[in-house]
Amino acid sequence: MPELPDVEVARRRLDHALRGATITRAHSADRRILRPKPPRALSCATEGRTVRDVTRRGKWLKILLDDGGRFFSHLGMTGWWVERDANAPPERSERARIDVVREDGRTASARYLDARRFGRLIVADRDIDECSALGPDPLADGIDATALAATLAKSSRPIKDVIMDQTILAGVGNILATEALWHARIDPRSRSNALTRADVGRLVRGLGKAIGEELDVRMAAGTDEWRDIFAVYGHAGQRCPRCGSTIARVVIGGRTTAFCKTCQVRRGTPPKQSRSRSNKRAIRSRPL
DNA sequence: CTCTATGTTTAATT
DNA sequence: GAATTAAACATAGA
Repeated sequence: MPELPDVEVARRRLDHALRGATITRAHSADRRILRPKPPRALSCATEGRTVRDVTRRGKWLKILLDDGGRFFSHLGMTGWWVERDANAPPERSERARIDVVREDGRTASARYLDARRFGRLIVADRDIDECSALGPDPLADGIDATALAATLAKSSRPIKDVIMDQTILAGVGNILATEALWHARIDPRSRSNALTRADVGRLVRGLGKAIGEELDVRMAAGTDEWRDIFAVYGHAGQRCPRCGSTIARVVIGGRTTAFCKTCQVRRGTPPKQSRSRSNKRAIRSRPL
């Protein structure tokens, strides 16, 4: 459940479980998720160290250790952290665990769950490029509307595509982008460089609203259960909660996108449809 | 069986 | 060469 608000919830949970505590055991044998590959990479770099703090940038989590070492966690599509008793049995899809002992002697255990295994756990002795190359984080850094307007003016790609670019805004995923654009009354197919300065202002507020609402719900819920609190995401075919029109569905940048054609205005000229739908290409041959 | 999925990277096509 | 698209990754649920 990984977009900025979800990752922030995971950060708070990990910070609560690990900060100030000493790692007694860390383990992951998943060679797809763990980097570097050796199964002992995680334990060697972390056992015996104390956790300084847990920070977040976009969708990346960083656990900083007292010796300067660190490990990064990206939740991918289905990654999640839970806190359990040290002696609790493994959860379903548990891919890693970090056991700690606090100064008062109490123990705790953070478990990493990830059904699809698109997530990553990266052990390093310095910051990694994946995390350093990120753009400003809307929650941690805030969004400078003027700076964002200047950035958006440089691209003619669909606006939804651009705000999901992690080097432009860190942490905005398919849900946030979809919801924010609905709040801002902007058609997600609009060309980035065709937005007006007022559009950008509404977009910034829309992002803040989408992030804030999602974070509030997650924090208040006190549960990890999935809850549909969205205005349009996943609601294609249903009615727009603002104007009552039917929510449309398109694909932008390979991602399903829901929006209201009536109250979300389209900026810029639609791309000239390339005429070649004819070649259906039915390659079914199995390479033997 | 078919289709879809909160993300990112890489190969293929235009 | 830049821009756009599809595929790939691995798994669960409708």
